[in-house]
Amino acid sequence: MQMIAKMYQRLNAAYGDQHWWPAESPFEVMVGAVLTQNTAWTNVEKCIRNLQDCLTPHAMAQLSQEELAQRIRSSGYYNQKAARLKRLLAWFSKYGYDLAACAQRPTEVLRTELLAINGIGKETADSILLYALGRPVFVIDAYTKRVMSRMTGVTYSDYDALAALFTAHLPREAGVYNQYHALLVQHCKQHCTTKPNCDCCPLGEFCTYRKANKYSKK
DNA sequence: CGCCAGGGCCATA
DNA sequence: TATGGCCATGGC
Repeated sequence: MQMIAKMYQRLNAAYGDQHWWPAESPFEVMVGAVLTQNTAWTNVEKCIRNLQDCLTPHAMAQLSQEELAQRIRSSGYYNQKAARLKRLLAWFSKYGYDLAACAQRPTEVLRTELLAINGIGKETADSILLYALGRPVFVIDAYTKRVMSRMTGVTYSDYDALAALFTAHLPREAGVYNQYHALLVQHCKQHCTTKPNCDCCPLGEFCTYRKANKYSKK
């Protein structure tokens, strides 16, 4: 599976630096990670604008759950997500809303704590670990599964197994994981979703996708 | 009008 | 372990 490293080179050459996550602070990353669950990022952007005056944990904690829900309405599932954000805040409060205090804990401990929060699953937890805390954790999302399924014809249902496939063939660096995941999203938007079966794919012969290759959501 | 987007939880078998 | 229902808005 040197394919993993070669794909990275190809995508990097084709798309360049992606400088993810699109947010102005680690806390904004955490909020965005919840808001973007099964939701188009364009819908999340409106919510972030509505939250401009409460994009710090202290300020957001002042909002009632109902007020919060109304402000994040355009991200969909707003009642669920407001409750999830409140739970995430409750967890963060144990560290005094202090990222530096949080950063003293080992990655595995933080991941376990995040996954224990109702409404924070693997992708959301890992997005926070990688993009807010800079930990070397590879994020798997729908795009990642879609690209890989189209590359190999295999359906990936095991999150951790697919993540391990990437980490086993890459230097254990947050910067690489960050860029790679962003590249997969960018590539999927430009090719796998809008131009399936095109003949201009930057992945070239590595992409064996054919229309006969059905791939599933999971 | 229908489909789906940078998920996750819960009930059921 | 693996499906199915549910949550909900906005863009196309």
